Amino acid sequence: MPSEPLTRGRIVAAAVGLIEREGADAVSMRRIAAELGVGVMSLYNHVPNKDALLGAVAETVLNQIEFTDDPGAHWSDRVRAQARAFRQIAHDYPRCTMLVVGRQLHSTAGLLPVERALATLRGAGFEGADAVRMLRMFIAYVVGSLLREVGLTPAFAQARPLTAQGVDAELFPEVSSLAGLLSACDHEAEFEFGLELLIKAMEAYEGRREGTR
Amino acid sequence: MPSEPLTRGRIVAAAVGLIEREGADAVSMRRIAAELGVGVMSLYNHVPNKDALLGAVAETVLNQIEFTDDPGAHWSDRVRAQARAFRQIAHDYPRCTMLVVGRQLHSTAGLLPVERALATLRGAGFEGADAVRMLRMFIAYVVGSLLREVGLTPAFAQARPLTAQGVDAELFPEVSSLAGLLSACDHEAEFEFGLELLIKAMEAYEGRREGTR
DNA sequence: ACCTGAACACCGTTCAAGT
DNA sequence: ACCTGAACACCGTTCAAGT
Repeated sequence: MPSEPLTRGRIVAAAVGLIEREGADAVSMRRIAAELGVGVMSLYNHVPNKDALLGAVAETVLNQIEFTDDPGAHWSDRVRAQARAFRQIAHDYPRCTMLVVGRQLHSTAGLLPVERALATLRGAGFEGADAVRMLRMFIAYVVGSLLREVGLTPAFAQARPLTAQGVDAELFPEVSSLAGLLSACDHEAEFEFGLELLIKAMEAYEGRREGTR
Repeated sequence: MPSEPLTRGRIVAAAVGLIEREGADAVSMRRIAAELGVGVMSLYNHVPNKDALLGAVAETVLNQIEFTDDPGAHWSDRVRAQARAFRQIAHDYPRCTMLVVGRQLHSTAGLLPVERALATLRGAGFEGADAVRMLRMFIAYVVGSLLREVGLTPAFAQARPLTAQGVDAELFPEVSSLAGLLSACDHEAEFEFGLELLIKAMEAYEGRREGTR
């Protein structure tokens, strides 16, 4: 039985599935091949190497975002919608998130979100260098938020040794007095808090040209 | 010649050096051992496994930050100083940055920066949940900024195919009209821009209790 | 054009043996 | 306590051979 033909798409899908099931470290060409019931080397007919495969995984995940942009909405709502759409990655593909965020995408997959974001920023009165700066600031915030949510991000505010009695109250009075708040994290609420703060900061930005339509 | 004795510190230092010279992918227990002139298995007398070694690398890099906090300074200057100190990682250990940012640190290495940040935020009038939220927002921004600077971060604003003629002006009018600005990036200026915006946003935050001293 | 097994140069880690 | 080589179960990728 020939089953389905081996394609790049099937290979990438198998990789995404494997990553979500067992984590990025579990991915190997051999395991993916085994999962698809083919020899390892068959993969190389559709993908040049492992690195390119991981790139394709990142691109595929990024393409899965539903960017339903309403150009007629207020710019702040468009910003919200786009930021939330991006955050959806952390929900739908938590273990692929690091891949998406941690590698240069050389395709048009990353260009469409940028295009929409820039259009939105223009609608908010940001032109040229200001638009690019605002975009970059937003991306930094969103990327950093996703990393925290996905649990790869640092030190700070991890659950385990922060149960008040775990930290030395003499050395770290602030941390230990806020231990409860630091060890719990409502990712959506935190994300929304920063998002609103950034939007307010954009509204207050002096360089902005008002009322562009 | 017995040379120096093998220690955890020497192993970690060799790992940091190797990462900065050849990238994180080049790190292997065998290569580090070879670099130190010992057998592979000797490493395991000082480090339980590779993952723990990478954790130690992250911790070491994080400890290298010079946090010279002046509790007498205005809170906004303390915030600036701490954010810039963190960004210094990207300068001094660019290829270790992903490691620092992308893994949970279970030690006190990450606790000291948090302690200082919370003390600063208290000085700015943020207590309890507000302080934690502000801290998390700042960390997200800083982490995201470092990733961009270190070149691991996504899609957006990479140099290569963004030279105006590279992108389809019909499909991506905004991107192609801003191609020049998007392909250049003064990391320090971008970082400072967002930093000032966030500080202004903090000043404007309504939940803040004024004049705490 | 697509698939494949054998082979090569690597991995991390266990174990038993040394000092 | 510290070091070590041999061994095991893995890697990614090249190559020559098949269809």
